[in-house]
Amino acid sequence: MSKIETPRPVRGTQDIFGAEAEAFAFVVETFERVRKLYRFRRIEMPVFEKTEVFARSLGETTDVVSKEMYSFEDRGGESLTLRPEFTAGIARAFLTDGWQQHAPLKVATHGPLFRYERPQKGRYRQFHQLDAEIIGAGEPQADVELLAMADQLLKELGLADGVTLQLNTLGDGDSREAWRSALVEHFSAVRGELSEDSQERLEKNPLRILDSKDPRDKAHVGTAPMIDQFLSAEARDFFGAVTSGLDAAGVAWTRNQALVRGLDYYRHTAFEFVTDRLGAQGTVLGGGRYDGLMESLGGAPTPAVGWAAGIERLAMLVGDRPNPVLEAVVLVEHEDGLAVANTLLADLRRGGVIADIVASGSVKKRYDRAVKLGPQHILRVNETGYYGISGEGSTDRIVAAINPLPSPRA
RNA sequence: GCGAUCGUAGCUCAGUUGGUUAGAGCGCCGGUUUGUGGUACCGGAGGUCGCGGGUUCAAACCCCGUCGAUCGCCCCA
Repeated sequence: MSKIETPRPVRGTQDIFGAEAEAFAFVVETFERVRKLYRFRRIEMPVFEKTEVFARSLGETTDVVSKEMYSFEDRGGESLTLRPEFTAGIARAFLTDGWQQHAPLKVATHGPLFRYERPQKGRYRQFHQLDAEIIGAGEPQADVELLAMADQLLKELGLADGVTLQLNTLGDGDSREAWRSALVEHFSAVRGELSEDSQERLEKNPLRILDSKDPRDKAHVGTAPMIDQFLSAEARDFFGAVTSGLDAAGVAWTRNQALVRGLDYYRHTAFEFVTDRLGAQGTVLGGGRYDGLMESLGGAPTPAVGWAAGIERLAMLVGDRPNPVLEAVVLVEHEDGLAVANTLLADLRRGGVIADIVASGSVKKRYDRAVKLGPQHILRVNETGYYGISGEGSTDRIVAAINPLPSPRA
């Protein structure tokens, strides 16, 4: 008999447990609470889509599409892809499910996403995001509301300081194009002095040279043309309305003219909430306006804004969270008390008391183990039945649960 | 895809210039002190030293390869 080898977990996946899992849950619960305050409607989305949904909307040349997608053929020979982001799928649903009738539509969701990347701190192949989108709203007010929600979420997670909102505008389609060609002209002139990566970016995504970390590039970034010189009057007004709206709402922000977004569909407002506490992965929440996306999926022009936030990254900033309190432990000293203990335990839980049971090992070990669970109270049961409770603080809830009083209206 | 560092018990880690049978703490299981809030003491289980090759009388330790993890580049939340 050869030994059976235990399968290893897949690279870049995580098994989350204990205090970390509690932090993860805290992030999601806080998001759910805040999103309701802003009346974002909960949606559930498929984890996979037809490959074209992502290929067409994100841009064929982006890294995500060209080398990071988990794509496969199903048994019918159709090319499907595990979602690498939320926005494209939501845009597809907006078009195929008739959600236009609800426009302007505020939606929120969260769940796993998949990208074939080299794992490192705060980056995984299966990772999780919170997501919020406003579809069918072209006014700057939508941007303001969306950002205000992000800001409140981070504050309620206790991350008010240490995370800052960086804001930029990419202008409308024409502004962005004019800026882009000016950048290409500027960097082409000094091509030989740029890093190898940036020489390549010059072809694929010149905007990205702006936030290169290479000192050779930084020298020329300082003198590069900035978007403001190319903004149309409309684009300038739009951005002005967003910033003054944020100021009025008490959302702090800083302008970062080098901030660009990787995916093709972004226009106008672009933003990131960043921190310096997560090593290389400083962006904790990012997004922007994507007025061109619907058309790339064959729909009518539809303005929209959205953001996504990495749950793992937020959870790391939040830090480990303790297990929820344990209110009561039922300790059974003798096997003959087991039936009574089970009745007691059921009553406690039905009465809304967080309870657990310890019923094996020597009596000494049982007490040791019960104490180690850190309960507020211990209910003692021996062979003759329940005979006592110990612990500090009020026992009202426990007593009410195990001695249910008849309802006055019954 | 590229680079750096690291792989010893379930976990965190020792292990000397290569030298007997690879250790500790925690955890787990059992026991002792006449059975009631974390004590103390005793005992036990648990290791292909990531895997494969090489050097050597001798390898956890040196060399090569490989797999994995971590961190960084790229990219991104």
